[in-house]
Amino acid sequence: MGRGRVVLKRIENKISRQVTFSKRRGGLLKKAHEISVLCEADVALIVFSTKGKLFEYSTDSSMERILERYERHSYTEQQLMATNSELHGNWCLEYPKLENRIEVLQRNLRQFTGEELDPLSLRELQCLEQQIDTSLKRIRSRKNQLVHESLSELHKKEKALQEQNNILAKQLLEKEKTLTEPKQQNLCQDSPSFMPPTPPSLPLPSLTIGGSFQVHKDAETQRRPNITTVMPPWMLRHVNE
Amino acid sequence: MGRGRVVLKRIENKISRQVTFSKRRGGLLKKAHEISVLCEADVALIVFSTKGKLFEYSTDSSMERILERYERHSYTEQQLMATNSELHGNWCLEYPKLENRIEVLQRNLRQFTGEELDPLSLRELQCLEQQIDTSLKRIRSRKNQLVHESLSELHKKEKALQEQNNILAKQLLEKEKTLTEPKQQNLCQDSPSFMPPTPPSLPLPSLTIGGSFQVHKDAETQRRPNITTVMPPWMLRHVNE
DNA sequence: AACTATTTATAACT
DNA sequence: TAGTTATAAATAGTT
Repeated sequence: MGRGRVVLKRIENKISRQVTFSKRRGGLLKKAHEISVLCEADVALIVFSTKGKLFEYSTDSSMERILERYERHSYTEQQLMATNSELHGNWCLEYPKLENRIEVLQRNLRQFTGEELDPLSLRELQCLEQQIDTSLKRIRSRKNQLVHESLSELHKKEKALQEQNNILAKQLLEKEKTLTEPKQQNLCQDSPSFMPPTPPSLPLPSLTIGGSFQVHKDAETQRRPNITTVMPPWMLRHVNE
Repeated sequence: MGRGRVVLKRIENKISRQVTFSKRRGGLLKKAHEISVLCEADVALIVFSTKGKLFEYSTDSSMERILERYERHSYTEQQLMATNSELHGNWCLEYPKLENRIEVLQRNLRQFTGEELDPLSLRELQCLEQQIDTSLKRIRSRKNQLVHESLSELHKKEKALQEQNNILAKQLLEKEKTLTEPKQQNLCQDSPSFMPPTPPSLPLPSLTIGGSFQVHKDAETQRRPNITTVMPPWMLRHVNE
């Protein structure tokens, strides 16, 4: 927007570069402010001139707040930075950065636990709320998944035990039959030949229904007929979403 | 640059606000890049949409570097460096501790955002859920508080304005009466004696209802046709060291 | 997402 | 550095 087309390349002439910088800088700051107001955006703009002079704009003049918000958003990337710096070797230079980082993380964490809400604006609170709501959904969904897994696990075990029961019942029946008509060697009822299907204990699945999860151990002692009752009550909450 | 003049005020229509945001965001990022290339400037631009989505630009894609440079400029990091180096000669011993601490904090944070749930047991999930539920309650409570505060603020303003209205109405009435029966000094209708209740502007509360939020104070009083003149003077100032 | 009438930004010039 | 002007660029309203 000017008398000539702009080529996106460093302006070689030092004077015009400086003039252009001054003009465009104003335009840029203005536009940053405009989008911030018009669209309710949170904007942070930092400009260093070639000579190292600093110019800045930030919504509500709260640069620190926005930069923190930025850090919060990209903390995963900074994790990489952290490991990189380890390779770099110059620990001592990095130390203050780490301290600062811890500070930021702790603040974030405190906000996530709702402990330091006062400095936040309504808009930020809303954002945080949404974020946490999402977390809650994820957690419940994961819980749900675990519960369903354990349920199907339990069903499987139940089935196995049922089969085992059937077999045992059948054996018992046979045994009784043998007892009522004691023609043959009734001295050796316990002989191995009767038992092959059920070697007394080892190959059976654990009798602890649901024991593979942290379901309370007293589940074992449960006598209730319904398998559902084996679930501690808290597991059943929020199973829907 | 468009079919209508732009008023520097939040765009109320949600759709147009979103569209405008999208368009202007592109323009802003482009201009940031241009000044960076044309004038060899170091630029960092961070934009959060209303919904909390992040957009960013930084010269050479080195946001961290520029933010650090910024901190150096403004936050007197050098001071911290100096005092720290004196107090703790044994930085290097402490370094791994800090790293570990960061690791823990990050894991916590990730769990709070529901990102790393798989290694957690059902009971741990349960615990986390409860914690987050509490956070959510706190946040909503705080939000409520803020909203209530701003509401009562608005009510106060409304009341003040109403009173003002009443006074003005009364004055108007009196004036009309005076005009309809012009027996006496009708030459001096504008004499000071008519005005005392409403010293023209100062003692009135700002006419900006809702001003307690980030509504820009200059937006309302601005009568100029051109948005260029809306630029608050502080934007044009550069920050010296 | 494209179009276009306008406004706005700014390159060149003073 | 500040103002002016011609022109390029951005974009508001519209389709």
